[in-house]
Amino acid sequence: MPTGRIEVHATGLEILNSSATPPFPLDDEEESDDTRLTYRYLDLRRPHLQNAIQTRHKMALAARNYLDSQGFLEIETPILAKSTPEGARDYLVPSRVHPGNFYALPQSPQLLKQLLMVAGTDKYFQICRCFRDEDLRADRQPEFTQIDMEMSFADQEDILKITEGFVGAALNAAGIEVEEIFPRITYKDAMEKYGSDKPDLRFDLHFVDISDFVAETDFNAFNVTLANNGVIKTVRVPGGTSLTRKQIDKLGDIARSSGAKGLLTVKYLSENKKQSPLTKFLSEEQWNGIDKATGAIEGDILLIIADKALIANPALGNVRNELAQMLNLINQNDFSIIWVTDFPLFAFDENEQRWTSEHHPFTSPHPDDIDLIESSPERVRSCSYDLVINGFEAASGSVRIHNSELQERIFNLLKLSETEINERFGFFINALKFGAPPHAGLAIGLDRLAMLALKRASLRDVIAFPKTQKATDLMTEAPTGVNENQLKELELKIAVTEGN
RNA sequence: GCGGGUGUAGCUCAAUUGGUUAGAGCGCCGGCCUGUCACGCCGGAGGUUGAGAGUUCAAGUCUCUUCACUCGCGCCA
Repeated sequence: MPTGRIEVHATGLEILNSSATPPFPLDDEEESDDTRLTYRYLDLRRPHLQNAIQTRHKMALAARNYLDSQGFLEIETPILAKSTPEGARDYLVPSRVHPGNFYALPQSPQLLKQLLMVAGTDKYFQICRCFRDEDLRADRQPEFTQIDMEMSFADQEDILKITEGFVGAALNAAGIEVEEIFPRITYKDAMEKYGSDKPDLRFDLHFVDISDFVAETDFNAFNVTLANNGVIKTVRVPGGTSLTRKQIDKLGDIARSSGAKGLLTVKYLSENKKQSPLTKFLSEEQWNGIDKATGAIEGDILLIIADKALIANPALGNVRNELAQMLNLINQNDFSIIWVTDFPLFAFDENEQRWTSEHHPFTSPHPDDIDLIESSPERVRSCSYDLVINGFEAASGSVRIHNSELQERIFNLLKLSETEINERFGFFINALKFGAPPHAGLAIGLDRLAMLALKRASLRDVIAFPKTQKATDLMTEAPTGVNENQLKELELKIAVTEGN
């Protein structure tokens, strides 16, 4: 007992089992990750992980109970599913009965839950495992758990409301209080003000467009940028003159590695003294405009990027995030939860030279933008929404297309051939023809939600048996080779040499 | 696929400019002590310095290759 105030007088002692010497002490947390993962069952005994696993359970239970109370039905969908090679790489499972054919593990139950809507299920949810064979990050595991939900005859508002309900319930279960209604920001505003579609609003540092104030200067970079329809964006860093040369250089490196040509600085040394490469190019009037628009005062620094908006905003966004680290702007007790809405429907893939879906190809275009699909795809907004927590994308959803003609228009723009469409999604298009109701939904990453609620730095802390960055399991040593007989039954041959 | 960090005893770490037999704490083993509660005392075992190659009279230390863990970029509809 931690207090040491209770003394136990034993009357007998029976040893049920004895333990080998543990490879590491269990009363601290100092070991390297590989040791801990190899003996995960010992690591899991420690309070740090015990708490996380318990909290995760409570969060999932609260969400499940909430959705149940709202009339949602939990329905399981197959794990052995069909490969639809758009999007993330699939994990494949060979079929013994149909040699040479493969199941795919689901990246999400997207199509099946939509088919449940066609099937007359009004309200569906599932706490389900999803699989994506992509490279890992601290916040990305190859298999992860979603709280997946879908509602028929629902619009965006219905989904946001239900989500605020069950996410709120889950967070409350983890001891986190959030507003009943989460603040919203459009994708456009998020990009223009914070340079990210998942801005961390635990700190401010928003951008100001100063293009108008520097339209007429002799500064070549500005003129070239503006002539090419670019923008001059700045972020004011209060007290930023305390940044060291080294720190400012690092911010410049981040801007450049994000595609910007450089990062201009203006130091507000005193009331009438600025230090900047720009001082000799700008008039007093122009400076006054900038001072007023940014609100910069003595001790501040302005960081400026001139480029196309598509480059300037995200680059400055990366600078913004680094600034938060450098200046320690984030209060770890804060919890920022926001909706980001109105994502663009399409993004242009420069490599493949074609339009791709920003969210997924079943996302409904904004009703006002449907006429723009073929003429100006870049201007089409979607009925989609992300839930962003502390700068992480926690959930993502959309209103779906429930009309097979509209769905085919989208596929056409994505340059999917008739044959491809039929092979991959034929069953789905067909289903939409049988009176599919309007429907909408969302999926939230339970692992990430738990990680954020528990303020852990890695998903590994909220998953009982996580994988390493190379997607291996150090405890079981998966993945491993299989024996000849297994391959033979599947009529598979290994083409690569051992060790790869 | 690419860039950064780490890798020395079971665990956490140290080892000056390349220089004697690679050390310490904890743990482990043996003994002593027996009102302990991070017990204490005495003694002991334990290392291919992740692996391989190279430079050198001499490599934990320098160079190259490679592996593992990790953070990020690409990737993640």
